[in-house]
Amino acid sequence: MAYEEALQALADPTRRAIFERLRKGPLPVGRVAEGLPVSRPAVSQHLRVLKDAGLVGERKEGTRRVYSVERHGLVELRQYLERFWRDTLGAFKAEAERGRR
Amino acid sequence: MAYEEALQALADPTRRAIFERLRKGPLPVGRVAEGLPVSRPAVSQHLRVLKDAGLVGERKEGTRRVYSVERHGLVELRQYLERFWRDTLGAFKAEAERGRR
DNA sequence: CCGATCGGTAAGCATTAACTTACCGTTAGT
DNA sequence: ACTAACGGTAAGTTAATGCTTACCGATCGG
Repeated sequence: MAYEEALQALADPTRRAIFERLRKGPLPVGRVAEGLPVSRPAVSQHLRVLKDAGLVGERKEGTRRVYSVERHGLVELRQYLERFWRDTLGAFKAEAERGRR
Repeated sequence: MAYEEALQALADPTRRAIFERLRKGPLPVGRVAEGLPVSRPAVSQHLRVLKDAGLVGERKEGTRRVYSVERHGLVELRQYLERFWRDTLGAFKAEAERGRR
């Protein structure tokens, strides 16, 4: 049931920007924060949220922490949407039925 | 580029509850609000947000307004996630490459 | 060791956003 | 026409949250 957290995490623009920066591959915090319009501590806080949502993972590497996209949270989100999608398809069929008679 | 709005819309629990109530088929506002822990005006406001995000549609039917799931917003969201998913797959392959040497 | 880099955490502030009550316009039924 | 049902909108309050600065622990290089 973590898709809720994932949704909430990705709702914020800055957090999305951070997440998308990790799309091409792992980065240490400093590099993530580089071009962003917010301070580095802010980035740290956002990374925390993304991590709690299962969207990113962290590994220590000397003095730096390297963050990378974690597929786990993404899977749950996709599944949720997929499930929803199927349900609405069913509902639309029922609608069409009702429309026909 | 409306997937941002869709994400933000679905981030709120109450709004999700509303959205999911429409999953099985169209409902007038009153019916949507029925079992929810918030007032009817609150529901109206949430429906507005969902509508702006392209997630629900509205049709007037006498004195009542019937809301239903709009696939449009859902499509954009799915596409966004799908795109992201593919990109990270690429990144993970690159990672594996790097790991191998 | 010692200074420097890296980055997480705390405290506080300001903005956003979810809710409430009160109100008003519109349609339907009698 | 009058009343009731439905539901959107306005205004105000409160709680959440994104941000900043200040601080501190940990690791690496000289």
